[in-house]
Amino acid sequence: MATMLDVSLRAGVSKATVSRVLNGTGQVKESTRKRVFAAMEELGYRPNFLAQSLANRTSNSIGLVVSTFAGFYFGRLLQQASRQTEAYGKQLIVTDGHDAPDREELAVQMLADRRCDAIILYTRFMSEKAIIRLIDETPVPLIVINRELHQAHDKCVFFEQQDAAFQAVEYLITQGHHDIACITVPIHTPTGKARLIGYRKALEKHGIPWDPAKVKYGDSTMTRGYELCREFLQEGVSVSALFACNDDMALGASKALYQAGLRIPQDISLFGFDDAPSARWLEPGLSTVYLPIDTMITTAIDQAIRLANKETIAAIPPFTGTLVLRESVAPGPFFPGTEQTS
Amino acid sequence: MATMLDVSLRAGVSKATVSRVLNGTGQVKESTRKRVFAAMEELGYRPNFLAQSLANRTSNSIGLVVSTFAGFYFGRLLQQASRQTEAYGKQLIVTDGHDAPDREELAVQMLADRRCDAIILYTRFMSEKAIIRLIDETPVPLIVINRELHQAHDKCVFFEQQDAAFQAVEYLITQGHHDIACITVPIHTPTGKARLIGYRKALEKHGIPWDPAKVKYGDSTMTRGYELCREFLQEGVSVSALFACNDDMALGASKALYQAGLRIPQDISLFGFDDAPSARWLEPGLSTVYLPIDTMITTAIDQAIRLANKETIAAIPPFTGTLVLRESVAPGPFFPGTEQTS
DNA sequence: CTGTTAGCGCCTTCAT
DNA sequence: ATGAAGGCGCTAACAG
Repeated sequence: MATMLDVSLRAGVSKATVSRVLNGTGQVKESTRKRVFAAMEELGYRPNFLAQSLANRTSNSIGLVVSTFAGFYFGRLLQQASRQTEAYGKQLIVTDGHDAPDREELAVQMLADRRCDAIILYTRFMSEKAIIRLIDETPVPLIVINRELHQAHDKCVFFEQQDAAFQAVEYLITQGHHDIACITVPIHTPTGKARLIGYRKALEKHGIPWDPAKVKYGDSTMTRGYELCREFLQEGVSVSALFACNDDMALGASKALYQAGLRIPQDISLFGFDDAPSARWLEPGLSTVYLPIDTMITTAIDQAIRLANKETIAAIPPFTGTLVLRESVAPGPFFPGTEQTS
Repeated sequence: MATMLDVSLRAGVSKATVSRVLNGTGQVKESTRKRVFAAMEELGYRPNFLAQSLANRTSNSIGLVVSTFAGFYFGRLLQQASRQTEAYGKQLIVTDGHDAPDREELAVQMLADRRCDAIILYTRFMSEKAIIRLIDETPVPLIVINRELHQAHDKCVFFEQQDAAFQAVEYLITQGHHDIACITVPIHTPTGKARLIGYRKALEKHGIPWDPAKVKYGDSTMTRGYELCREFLQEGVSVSALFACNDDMALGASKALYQAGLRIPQDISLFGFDDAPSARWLEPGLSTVYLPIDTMITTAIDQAIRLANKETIAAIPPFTGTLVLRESVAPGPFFPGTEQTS
């Protein structure tokens, strides 16, 4: 590994000059600049990134920690994040938090240790308190995605989970469904809670009583969606629609439904969440809610870059979901026109 | 940011001593060790990772470059990679190559610049020549995954793509299918070529003539799977089974089939590749080939660590796929017992 | 056991 | 326009 000293010797100049041509700082005579470049070329010189960063106190890179790498959702997120940081000419460094709050915190620290210019944190498990503490203690600017931070509104970019779930369920209701089952995503996460509350509020608004027997607590996996749906079936819970709080569980549930001889949507309607890539290719196409993850991460990166540049940032208004209606929902028993005595 | 000097001053010792207690190297009296720890605590000291790495010429981390972040496949890969590096107490740094050969190369360089102890490269696009050159020129050890390297057999861990495809198609044939369509993954990649060759060889072995009209060149996406399947349908290509070279395209194709009024597997059999998480939850369950990506990446990391430790490594035998048989294949027209005049 | 002294490779005033 | 010198924060002999 040729060093800057080697280059300077070979070009017959000082290290300072080499540094100048390397960074385009200061004035350097064209002829010597050429000599330096030639020397670099000949030696196959590559600047030592670590040394540069140490001297500069910045590494021209932004860090991203996701709670896990699994799932299409994070793939989408990462891909877009990569594109956007690239657009800023910065490197993206990704780590995951092993789906555990303490590991998420460690991941942030590690990125901070590497002197990322800014860090974006996608956490599913850390408490707001812990997050705020982390923001305060971490020496590099932090942006939190997928989480509303009441004590740091400008540092977060998040999604109206509750409202989106509300919309989905209300849609089901207006389609004539009153008996709607719900399978949640992990209920100990803010996302899990918010979606369930959305479900509940929609029922409330339309005067449909809350029935605990109609909700089951899932973990986001297809397998669990399948299992919980079977439980509903075995328990004979009477519903005309099922709201699965993510598409993966909806898929699992659909298998259980099929095995029970129930057709979607003729016998039971199904609604998902996330708009997984597969949703539109399933048969029938799965109605779901689209979550603008691409724009969200893009925005998060924009904010992070601003912070890194010590510019001021303004709070970002929450992002909202949009219903994607396909064929997995049919009019229910209370649909106007088909109304029966209830 | 408190530095080591701050700590040493506060503890009334020299930097060297602080360094010793920090790294557990050399002998330090218990009492002073305690003073140092106390000082660190009080100052909230965190060692500067960049400085450490610069002095050590190693960063205790291993780099991973994937061609893209998109898709369940890479999620699986990344998750397992993260776990395994963690088991070694090393940090994992991930970057993507934006699905372009030159970007993949840049990604490797960037990781090398950061002095990763070793790098694992998952490339879909680089030529073998370019890879070999990269291995030679990169100052940090490189392991290539998903690619057979004839000129560096010990530096690669790969999968028998061709044989797996062969098995899948042969299975179809033994089930009585002779007219089998094929939709490839990107044909300019080694993977794309290998799977197609596997298809072709299986036909050959069973004396079934190769029919160019029965193969279409896809891009791995569900959308394209759908489109190409429609083309088959419109062209009236007569087949009793379809071999999609990945599950995503199989899903897209299944939609086209459904829309054409064709039932799987009664009217046409479908075979995928990759064993996507959704494969078993589709209706009918998709027969496909399982690719041991978890073990592969784990092995790759083991190898990388060995290289990082300057241990010797032996070539890893190729990994093989295993057929996962579900319900998307039914006996075809030439199935023994149901055989007709052909 | 602990301090002193050099680096690691690069950047950045400050002179010239 | 260029060089000399010091510093970024840490590690590693080498002396005591």
